[in-house]
Amino acid sequence: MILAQIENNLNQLVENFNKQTFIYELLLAYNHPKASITRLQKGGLNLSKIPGEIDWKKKLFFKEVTHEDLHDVIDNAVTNERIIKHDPRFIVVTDFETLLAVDRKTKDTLDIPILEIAKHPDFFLPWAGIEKRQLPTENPADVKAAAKMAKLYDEIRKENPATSPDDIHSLNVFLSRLLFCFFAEDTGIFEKNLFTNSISSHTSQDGSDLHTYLNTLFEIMNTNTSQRNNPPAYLDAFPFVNGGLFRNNHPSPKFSMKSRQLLIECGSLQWRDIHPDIFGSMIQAVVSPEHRGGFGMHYTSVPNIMKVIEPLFLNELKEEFEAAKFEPRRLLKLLERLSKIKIFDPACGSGNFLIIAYKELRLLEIEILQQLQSLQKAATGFEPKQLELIPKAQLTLAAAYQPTLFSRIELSQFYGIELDDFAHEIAILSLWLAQHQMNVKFKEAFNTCNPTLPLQASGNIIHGNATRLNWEVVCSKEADNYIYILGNPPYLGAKELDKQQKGDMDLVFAELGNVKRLDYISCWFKIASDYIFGSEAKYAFVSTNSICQGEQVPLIWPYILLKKEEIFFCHQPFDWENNAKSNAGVTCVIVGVQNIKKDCGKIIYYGAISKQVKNISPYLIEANSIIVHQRVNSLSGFPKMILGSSGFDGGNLLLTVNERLSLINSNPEAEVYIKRFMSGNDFLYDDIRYCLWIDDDQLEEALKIPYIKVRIEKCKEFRLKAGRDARKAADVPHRFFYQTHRDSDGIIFPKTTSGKREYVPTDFVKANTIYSNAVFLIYDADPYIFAILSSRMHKVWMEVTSAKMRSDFRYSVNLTYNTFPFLPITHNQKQELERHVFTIISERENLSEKTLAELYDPKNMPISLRDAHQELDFAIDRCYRSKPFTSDEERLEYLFRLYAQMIEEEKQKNGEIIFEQQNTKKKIRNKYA
DNA sequence: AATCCGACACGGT
DNA sequence: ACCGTGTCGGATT
Repeated sequence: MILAQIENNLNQLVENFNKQTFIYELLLAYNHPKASITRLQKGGLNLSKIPGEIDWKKKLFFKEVTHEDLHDVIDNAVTNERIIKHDPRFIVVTDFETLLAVDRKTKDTLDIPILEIAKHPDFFLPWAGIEKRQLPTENPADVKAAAKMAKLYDEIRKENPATSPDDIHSLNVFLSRLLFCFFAEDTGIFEKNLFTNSISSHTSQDGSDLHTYLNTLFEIMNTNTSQRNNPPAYLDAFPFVNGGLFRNNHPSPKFSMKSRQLLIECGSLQWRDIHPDIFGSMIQAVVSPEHRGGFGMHYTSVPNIMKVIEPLFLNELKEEFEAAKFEPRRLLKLLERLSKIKIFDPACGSGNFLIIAYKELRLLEIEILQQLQSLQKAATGFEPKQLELIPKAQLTLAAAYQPTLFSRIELSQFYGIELDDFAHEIAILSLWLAQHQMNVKFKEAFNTCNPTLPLQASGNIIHGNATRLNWEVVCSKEADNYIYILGNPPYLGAKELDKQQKGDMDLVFAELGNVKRLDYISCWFKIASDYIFGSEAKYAFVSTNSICQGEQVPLIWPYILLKKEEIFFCHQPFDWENNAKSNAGVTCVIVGVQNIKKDCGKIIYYGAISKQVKNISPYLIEANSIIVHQRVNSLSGFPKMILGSSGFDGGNLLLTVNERLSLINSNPEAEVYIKRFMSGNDFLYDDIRYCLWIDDDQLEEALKIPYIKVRIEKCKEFRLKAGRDARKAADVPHRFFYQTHRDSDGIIFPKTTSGKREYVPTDFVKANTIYSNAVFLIYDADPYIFAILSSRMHKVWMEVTSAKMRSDFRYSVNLTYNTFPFLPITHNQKQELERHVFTIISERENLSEKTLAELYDPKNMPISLRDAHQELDFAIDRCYRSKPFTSDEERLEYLFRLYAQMIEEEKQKNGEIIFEQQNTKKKIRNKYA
């Protein structure tokens, strides 16, 4: 899809060819941000001072050549140190007749007349974030077909500006009919090229009569051959298709000469090679131009789909097949079972999950039938072919298990809900295409198969909002069904929902009270849990990991667990990945839920490795399903941890080193209004920044300094335009909005930390320094608190209870610090911990030339420092029990048990009331009770 | 491709 | 009125 778009851009570039802007247009064609190109054009990003050259770091070295030989110039450039100093990906030279280019990474070269650039759209693809080697994983047939369809669609839209939802729906249906015809004439459903040939020979070249022709044709395909009203032979050659595809009257759009030509070109593509699962996602981007850029960003890759369907149902069926391999009765029973399976994707998009599931089931069915045949052959001594010729009475008992050779798996066993009308049409169509492809496979195996035409009912794909529809109406639960719900519903953080989606959540969670901090996807978990309640049905979704971490866990999981449901498999967090241009920056999990089954092994997948466990906690770890609730004070009596100060100032109250210097140079009296400012970054990397820190009673004096006055005014301006809270502080623009600063000793702890460090770098506060809201502070704390925060024990707890961002942790006071279970310790123990803290501090001081980030670099942590931390860990572990812990899993298990015990004791001691107050989610808790 | 955090909206107390 | 949490993120190297 990107290719099509780029090809388009390049064609435009060639049509309006302009030497001055050529190189910028070229960069723009590959979706470089406009702003960057404008800067480049103005010289901002250009590192070369020589006219006619562009040197854009990492991206491009470009040279206009007038008199020299192009090949000499480029050969020279490739090894010229000045030119490759900034590691440009491409070197391009041109005299505006010929264009030469080198891809410095792949060593590919390009040597073409410059006006033919549009024929080589793939050469510069790495600019668009696509490595060429990735292309083969995108099936070329899919890419080409989608690209051509995009062009056709654009042409059609030019002639037929659709406005009403009905028009758009008609166009959606029309496209799906076209796709079917292209596919049909290329895969033996129709005679070879029947559709395209008939259009090219029976419609006029200017396209004027094409729409009426198509209307007639579609009506023919909707009419049983016996009921046709003597149409001309060239129309009668088209079979009766049925299945609903041509049932409703949707007038075809009008065509031009160009669009007719494009349509015929589309027909000549290799439709038989397309993958309905992936193609669907690609074609979906055709009709939503806003999605073309980031095409397919959110479609689920086949490996990820397999990660869902295998543990959800496929592995179990395959195991049964293995176990039943020599028992015909059992095999027949398994076949029967396949026909009772229902697969339901309540966010099906263009149907990827359903198609993959369908194909896998059909393949398994073929295997079972083949096995039955070979059993027969073994029992009777006859080949399956010969068997048909022998009277039944003569057959042995085993041979009587002759399975009838047709597929028992119907598309009507596949259910879906999709919000997008076009995607839903494509899902229906793609299922038919997949069915035909599987019928062909079936025929290869048995030389017979179900007929593809007339089409049978397709999947039950409903166009609608899954959060509002009654799933039991969409996919009814019958006693002998095996129902599997799956999919990859949309992830939308609680703050990114639009009005409609907020309304969806209010409705879905009406009975649970306020759960507005849940991700949108939790709607699917909640409804699915209601759906499978008390039945054999199971569900598994690809989800954002956030619903198994941090504050969302106590919001959604108690509801599911109280329904006596359990997680029976999960995939631990992995990065979202598909072939799209830029993968969504999100970390996913896969969670499978069923009603509690005794003695059923649960499986945790860590990438390719899996582990059988007794229980999977909502945090997706091997542990009891204890849920940690937020609390506003420390369970273990630690001093209060608070967030640093935050400006809401648009950066206007902050100063760089140079800004401070020039301010003090011009106004030495300004120094009293300036303090060091530290965010997490500054504290880890020793970066130095400053901020304006002006008390109310200093304001009048401070405003006399023009620079400060300007900064404060800018801050006010910013706040007036900003959000709800910032606006409130617009009248005090000299102040940080949240001021938590205190002039006293304390401990600082970063809010975001790399998940890769063995220990979280903790430090003591520095005097006269303002800490930003990127760090937490504990003022007036005993040094042993430092010991606890630096410990492995605490890190293990953080890994589970805090939220994650990508692979890093976002520390949380209420979820992690306040819930951390730690037993009271003696004065001596405190002293011992403090000794370890001072060892760590002195080890750091011995290496004071290094930043904290360097000291705690997991690969290069100094041995003396690591030893000091290990000694501390031993001491902390001994505060819990005398027997040493051997692994983090053991630590975690211990912590969970201790947490539950301490919560219980606290409840006993303080009585229900205080517990209620501490339980920040009391409303919800009451609902659960 | 890996790394690591800024800024702020918005719900909750 | 105050405070904490998280971001199908974003910039930088």
